[in-house]
Amino acid sequence: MTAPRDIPNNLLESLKSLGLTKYEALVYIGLLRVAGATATEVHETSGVPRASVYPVLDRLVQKELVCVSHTTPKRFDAVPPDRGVENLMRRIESDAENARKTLDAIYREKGPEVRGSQELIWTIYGEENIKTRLAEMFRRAERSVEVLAANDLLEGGVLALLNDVLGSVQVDIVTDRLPGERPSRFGIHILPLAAPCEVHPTQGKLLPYERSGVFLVDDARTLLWLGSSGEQPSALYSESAGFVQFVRRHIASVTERARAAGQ
Amino acid sequence: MTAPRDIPNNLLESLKSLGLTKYEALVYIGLLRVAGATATEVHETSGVPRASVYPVLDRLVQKELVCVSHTTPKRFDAVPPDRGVENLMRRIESDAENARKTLDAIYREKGPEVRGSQELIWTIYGEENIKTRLAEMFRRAERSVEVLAANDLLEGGVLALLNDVLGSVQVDIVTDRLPGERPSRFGIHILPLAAPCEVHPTQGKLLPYERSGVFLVDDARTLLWLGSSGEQPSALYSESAGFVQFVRRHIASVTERARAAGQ
DNA sequence: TAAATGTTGTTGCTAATATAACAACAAGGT
DNA sequence: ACCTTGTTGTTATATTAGCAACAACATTTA
Repeated sequence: MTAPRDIPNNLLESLKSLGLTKYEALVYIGLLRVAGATATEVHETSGVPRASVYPVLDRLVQKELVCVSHTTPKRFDAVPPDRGVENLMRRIESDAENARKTLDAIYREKGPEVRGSQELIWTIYGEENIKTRLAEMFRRAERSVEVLAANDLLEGGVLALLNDVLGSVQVDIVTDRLPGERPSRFGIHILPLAAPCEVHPTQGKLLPYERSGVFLVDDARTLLWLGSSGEQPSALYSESAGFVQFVRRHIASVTERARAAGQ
Repeated sequence: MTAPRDIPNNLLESLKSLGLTKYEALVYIGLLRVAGATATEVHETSGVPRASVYPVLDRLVQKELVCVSHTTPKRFDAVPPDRGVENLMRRIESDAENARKTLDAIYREKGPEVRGSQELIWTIYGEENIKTRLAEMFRRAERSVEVLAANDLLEGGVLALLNDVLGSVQVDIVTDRLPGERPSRFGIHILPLAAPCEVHPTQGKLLPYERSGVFLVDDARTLLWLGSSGEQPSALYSESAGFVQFVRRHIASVTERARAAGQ
């Protein structure tokens, strides 16, 4: 092909992920500029080989991105971008719905209790995925929930998830500060979480507890929220006895030191 | 590959249009069934060659569809389908937003008056696209709007579009019946539109005006809504003098005959 | 202990498919 | 006779699919 000229590369990528090929994208973009072009004109403004332009235009008409005139030679015009993108998304969303349904049927075939479990440590990527797992942990809590988390994490939606915890479950939250109302049924402990780096006192820096948190349910299941500022957060989840033991010690030690330093 | 077994074919297609390859889809589906599988187990349940399973799993982790355990050997688990599909859609929607923005900038570069025009007859596919065009016609009407349409079309959203017509514009609607309130500013004419097929009286059948309509704005721009029941509707749009002339005669003749038959 | 076996994770190569690009030509209009 | 449109093939190129071989490590067996 000649030169795709001044077309931002990510635009082509975006259109590809909406189901267009490179040619389809180029032709559509070209048609946005000229309006009512013949196939040859489309070929000229898009840089797509003339012979390839015909099948591409057919597909674009099929996808409801361009309309055709009833003349000879045929003339083509692009559907306005917002409408065009919407037309593409409609198909994709129907596919998504179909996939969701079918996958869910497969997912439910196996009993819901077979999942997760075992003596493993899982890593979960993505904030939404972590919250999903947390929500499930809270929902299935039977005796106790312990939370050790920076305020920003709680405010960022985690606190809301705790509403699903059964009333009969003992909930303890350790955090650095907590504006807004405090749900009375929770045991709240405000403590300075940022701890001086004692073991390796590089520059006397503080190790802040930002975007991080530790969650322990029924002394049996635990989740470590590992957030590095700016980046995509990840988390460790485990039901392993050893790992749970480690987390219990961590919560105890942080709480104790924080309490000592705070008083 | 061995046998993709009992996987509905459209599921693979749907997942592909969400940005997965065949292998990625198969592995994800396989993981929904087993939970906490090793790479080899994934290979067995998905039918994907063992050597290919590793890069595929990497990509799925990247796409937030599976999570990994910190053991040797590594174990993998699928995120629940609704969450997984949502994760995929998030990326696509951000691409759609990006594309929409960038395309719109390109679209607006050329003056809005260069569009359409000329002595052409355009065919528009898809109900939404037709409505968009209709809306624009109504919005830009300066003197008159004439509508000849079956009731089902008006009720299906077309009537709502007429609210955008300027108050100074004369609006005449001819239709077979019109339940609900009638906007007083419009001239409404209720006439039996279904006409006997006189020219070719095959079996004395009626030619109903279903899902069809004729729209004429300022005696200069016209749109023919061609709806065949069940199928995707299409439309002809034109500013050609000859075509407009034809449509004016059509409206006049249908109205007159209907009026005669009705009285 | 040492060899045999087996599994995991990697690398590199080949085959199949979809997309991109080109050449050639029939039909029709000027 | 010339040019343009629209169509049909055929050839590249890129992506995806599939395979074979191997090093690292663990497990078994002699």
